[in-house]
Amino acid sequence: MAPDIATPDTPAPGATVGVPEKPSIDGLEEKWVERWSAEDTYGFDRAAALTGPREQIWSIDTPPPTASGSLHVGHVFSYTHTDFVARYQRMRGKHVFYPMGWDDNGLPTERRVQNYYGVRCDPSLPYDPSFEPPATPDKNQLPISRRNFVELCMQLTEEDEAEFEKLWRRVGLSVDWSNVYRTISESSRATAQRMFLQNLARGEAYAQEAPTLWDVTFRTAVAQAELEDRERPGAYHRISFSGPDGPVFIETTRPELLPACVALVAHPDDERYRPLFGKTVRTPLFDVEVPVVAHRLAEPDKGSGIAMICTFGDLNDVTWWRELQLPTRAIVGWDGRILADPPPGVPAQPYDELAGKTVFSAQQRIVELLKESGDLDGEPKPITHPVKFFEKGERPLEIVTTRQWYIRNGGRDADLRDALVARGKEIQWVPEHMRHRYDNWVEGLNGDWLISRQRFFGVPFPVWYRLDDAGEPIHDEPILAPEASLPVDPSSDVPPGFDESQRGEPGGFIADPDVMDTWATSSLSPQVASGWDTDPELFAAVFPMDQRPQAHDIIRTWLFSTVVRAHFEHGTVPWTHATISGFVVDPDRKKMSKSKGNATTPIDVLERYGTDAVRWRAAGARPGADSPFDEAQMKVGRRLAMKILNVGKFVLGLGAENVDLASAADRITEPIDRGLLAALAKVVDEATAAMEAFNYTRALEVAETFFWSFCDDYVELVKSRAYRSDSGAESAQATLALALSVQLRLFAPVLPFVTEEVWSWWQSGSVHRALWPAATELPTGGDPAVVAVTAEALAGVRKAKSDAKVSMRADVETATVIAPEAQVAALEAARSDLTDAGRIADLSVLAGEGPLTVQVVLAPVPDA
RNA sequence: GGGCGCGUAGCUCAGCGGGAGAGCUCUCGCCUUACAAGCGAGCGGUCGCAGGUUCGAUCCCUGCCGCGCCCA
Repeated sequence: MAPDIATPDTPAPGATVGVPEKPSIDGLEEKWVERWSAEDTYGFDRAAALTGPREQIWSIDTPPPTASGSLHVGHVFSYTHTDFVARYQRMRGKHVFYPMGWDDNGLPTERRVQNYYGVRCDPSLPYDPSFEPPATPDKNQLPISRRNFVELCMQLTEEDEAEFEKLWRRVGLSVDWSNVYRTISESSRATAQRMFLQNLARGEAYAQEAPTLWDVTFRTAVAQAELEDRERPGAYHRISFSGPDGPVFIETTRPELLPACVALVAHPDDERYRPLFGKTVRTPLFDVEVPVVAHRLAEPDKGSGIAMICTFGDLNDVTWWRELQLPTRAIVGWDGRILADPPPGVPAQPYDELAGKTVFSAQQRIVELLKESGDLDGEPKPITHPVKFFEKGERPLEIVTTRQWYIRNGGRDADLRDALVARGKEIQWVPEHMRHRYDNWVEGLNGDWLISRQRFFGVPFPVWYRLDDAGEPIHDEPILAPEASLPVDPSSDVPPGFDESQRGEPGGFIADPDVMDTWATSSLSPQVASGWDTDPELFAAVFPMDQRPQAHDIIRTWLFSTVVRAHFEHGTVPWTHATISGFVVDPDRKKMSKSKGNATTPIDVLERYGTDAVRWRAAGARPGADSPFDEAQMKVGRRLAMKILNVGKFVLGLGAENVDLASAADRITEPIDRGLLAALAKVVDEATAAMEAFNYTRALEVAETFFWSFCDDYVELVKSRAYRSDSGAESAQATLALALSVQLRLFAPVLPFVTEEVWSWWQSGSVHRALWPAATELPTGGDPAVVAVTAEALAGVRKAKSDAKVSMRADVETATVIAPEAQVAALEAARSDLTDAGRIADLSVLAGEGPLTVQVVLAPVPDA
């Protein structure tokens, strides 16, 4: 019978491969990774899933890692967290749709290709079909065409992906490796372009010439989501403008923008400047006349309370420019240098002293000029202030006016914003409080989502522009790629009705030069993974997906953008649950990252402690909580894994191996045995409830607590009975078999390797395809107190031996247990197990006041 | 400055209205025929501080202090 996820293998005794003499953790990963692959243990049964009810599917929108990046222990933890859920859901009998993707768009890959091959992209070069990268990269990067560059990106990422896949398999992720996507594949690019065209057709995407935050190093536009504020040193320069009734002093950190000044602004309630509103002043050095205006965003207690508005020094300038309808006087170019020509109305002198300079040197020169002219009042006052940076950049952002594509995200539209906030409420957040990150972000947006990037390796906009007779692009009438032709690369493909010779010629056409932001493509991971564009049947079955696992730092980017896209295209949320994992932090509580140099390489740790041990440690990090990396903890996980192997071997050797699990319950007669299973039933219920709430930490904890007392107390108590061959032995053996079966399954999601190993010794099929345990598998009516109280009495005997510093094997002449009346019967019920385990010759059990106590008289030690 | 989370044993963390807990570390023992990569026993905390609610507060409320993350 082919394994069917809906009816997992039932335990079948006799299918044993035998219990090894000396079980070992070493080599388990290799063995089981290979076996799971060969047997397709984690395959998604598409046919069965499509015919079954939606509730029988669990679909996961796995984060696609950047394969050209590097993985550290933090990644291993968070992907493992997802795997816990996937394995649990699979054992619940669901068809688990668990693909893996690789997100190789954008900057990280471009940089890696540049360094790895020693090349750089020059889009003006023609494609060279015979190009081979240099054998050893030269310091001087070899310029190559965009298409050659992209080919190298594809080639290198493929190698990187293979490495990543190997690691993920080693980590034990139960991914369906036949279902892998790349965000740069033909079909992903087609999906992204088709979706973009849909957004465009519905008016959800648009192009606009607008002030844009711009990174001069990378020469690309930057979206709000990619910004970060950094505290930077600066200085207030107090500069005098000439007003109608004498000088007006402003304080600015960017005096070099003086030629870009279009107005002065103060708060409408500011008495000091009220008389100036509506009048004009003249700029120093350039003598340009600018109005004095009032606006609520001007801060009276900042500097002198009146500020100059420039094109554009910061985002406030943009707001003032827009709301007060001021002219533009742009002076900073895309390269971060002062433009060659002054803006209209600004005199060439002394502007040409600044032309071509970086903003830094321009500032130095302006300050000199202001000093010479006497318009600088005093020395600049050093301050530190927040400056906007691209999160990956090293130079402050400039604001330049460029033509860019945008997708609406509610930043300029209250109705859309409300709709997206409402979508957030449809998502179940784990942990719950992470939803605030989403709400805060959406409610704080102040513009639409800028998706154009001036990069090479990414999904191009499927758009061309006609050129007029003067060779200028006609932006108002973009030529869209026909749907059937997707994906297209407009820089090498030709729009319908044109031929290649017309590219760049007057009356011909030109390609949109940009590619999509990485989030604009990765925001479609649910659609790509679920086959929106390629497999509508599958898509209908698995979308909206059940789970989006991700880290909390990209709620504003990846999570939000995915919600936006699904909202527009499908009118739904993309998934019903967002499981947010925390970070692994170093001992100083700093987030682990390669750039900080505090990252731990996963493979070393996996080899040192074994995968199960590392997974065990990952399970100790609760959903959403940051967790310090601590190798000492790994040892504990390794010990647990070892213990499972050993106790498995022992229990099976006691006779549990030959127990028929289906009828085992009937043979369990001893009260302590029934009590054990009653306690286990409670553990199963608790662990199940915890897993349902995505609390794998709690589920593991209850299973583990039970397991250690099972090993240390219960097994010790019953082992001598189990060695016999009577009905008492049968009862113990049946109990051991049931308890082992249930516990292996409880541990299976966290410790897939050792549980599978032990399972294979006596069961057929994979434990990972077995059903998650249910309390109903276990006999009812047992009293857990029998085990607990008997174990307590045994502990008392052990303490006496420990205090006397004798071996646990030492004989006890008499032991007197005084216990509350209610516990006496429980102790009597387990009397022979207790006397055997404690090696007690004469046991008295008496009812008494207070908690249980044990008085022990050790047997005299015979002389050796 | 705003939002969110967190301050409990040396470390990592549970508990969240009536007994202060686990694992690791540490100490002392034990070669016990599953496991010495083991087992047993033990030491260790005025639950951040100050108020309040309550018969009763680690737990609820308020305010501080400290740490972290996100956003301005």
